[in-house]
Amino acid sequence: MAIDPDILIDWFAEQGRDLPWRRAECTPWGVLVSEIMLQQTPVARVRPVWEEWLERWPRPSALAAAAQGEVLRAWGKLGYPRRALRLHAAAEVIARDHGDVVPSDVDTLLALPGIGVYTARAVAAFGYGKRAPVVDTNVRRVVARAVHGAGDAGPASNTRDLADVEELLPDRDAPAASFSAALMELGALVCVARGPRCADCPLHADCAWQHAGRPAYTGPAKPVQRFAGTDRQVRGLLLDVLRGTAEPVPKERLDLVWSKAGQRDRCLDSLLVDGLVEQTPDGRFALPGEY
DNA sequence: TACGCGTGGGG
DNA sequence: TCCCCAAGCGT
Repeated sequence: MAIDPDILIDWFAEQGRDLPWRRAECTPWGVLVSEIMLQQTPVARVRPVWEEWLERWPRPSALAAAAQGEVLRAWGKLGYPRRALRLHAAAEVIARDHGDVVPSDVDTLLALPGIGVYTARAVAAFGYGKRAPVVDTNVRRVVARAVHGAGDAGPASNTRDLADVEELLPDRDAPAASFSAALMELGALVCVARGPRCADCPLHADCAWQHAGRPAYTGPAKPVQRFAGTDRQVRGLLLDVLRGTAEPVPKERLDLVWSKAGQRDRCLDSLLVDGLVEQTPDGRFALPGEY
């Protein structure tokens, strides 16, 4: 079953959220920053940080000139701080090799650190108004239901998912970009993972899932992401100490955050390997690029 | 393809 | 409480 672009785009015009990175005056750089921050992180937590970043670093070259440690502090508790480091690295490349202008071409974007299949297409579509299939978790869920009549999307498959959306996408650039934004917004506001609000859905009449009687999802269960007790938690605790101190700290200070010495040391090592932490010549630890 | 990677809010 | 989930990426 297909999706009527006009119905979806009209719904988006009326019901879509007024987010700062969607305003007409937002630059492609602002769009790129938003897309990186929004990877696995909810809009409500991103918005205030995005505002600070765009004020402080309105162009890629401005971010590129900042120290990594400052960037990580400004990232705060958005999570997955490697994203901040990669965005900083991408800004350096954009400033140096692309005249401080975010590329509009999908393949050029894909070559930048931290920019993958989703983000490259999102920047092309939302930053430059181009026609490019944009597939995120929301889009996959909406397509699974409205088009395929399934309760939810199965495991991601780049080739398949992109082909699915390619078929739905309007031909011209501007409507295609609006359609992509609308599809994502529908998944974020109405066709949500738990408790979809079908009564409010503009696609209700033509939804394959509705017509099939809203069958439950039958595919493989999604892997559970545990957190308590994992290295991810310990790394987060270690980084939180370093974000909160102006001066490098001795290892004894870091030892306080987690009782298991083996796991603690493994995590500190991995943070050093990832470039999220640096050791000073006197053996203390700090965020990178400041000492 | 499967896994590791932060953090916090809502049901 | 606990569990699920949130605009993915790199390996």
